[in-house]
Amino acid sequence: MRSKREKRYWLFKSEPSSYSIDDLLNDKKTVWTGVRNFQARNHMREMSTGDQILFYHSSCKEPGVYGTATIVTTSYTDPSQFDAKGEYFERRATQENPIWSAVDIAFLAKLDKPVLLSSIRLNNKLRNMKILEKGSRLSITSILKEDFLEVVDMVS
DNA sequence: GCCAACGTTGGC
DNA sequence: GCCAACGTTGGC
Repeated sequence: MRSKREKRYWLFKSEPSSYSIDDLLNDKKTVWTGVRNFQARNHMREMSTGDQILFYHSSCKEPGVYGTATIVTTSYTDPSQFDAKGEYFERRATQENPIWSAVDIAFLAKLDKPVLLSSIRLNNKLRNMKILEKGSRLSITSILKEDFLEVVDMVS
């Protein structure tokens, strides 16, 4: 069912050593669990099917955008918060009152070459991207459609 | 490995 | 409700 709402655009950070664009390419689809930041969680709750994602690699040798993905579910309760043995366990969460959310994302494309943070920084059109803000740590940020298109266009 | 910046926690 | 202390993030 197509939503009437305008498509939104997001940037997802991931450390490639834990989950990379190649992992997403292999999996085709994955559940984005383990987000433990309220701002990022609230962003997930605003997402809907068809929203577009820039897939960003952080904490690595060459941080930057490596691919694209799309949202394939609306947000739902992140099951990892109930796993007492897991690293994402949340003691305050109950089935009746869960705290954290997850979404499913699907692979769209791997960029022919990454658009590195260093070149994003040099592109004046992208100066408003939150990824450029000093001390920016938010793992999911909202971006403009123009930013999404511009980054993808920088590959060629 | 360093360290600045940030979000969260918990004592008061 | 404040805020210091702490742990984490992430670029360099």
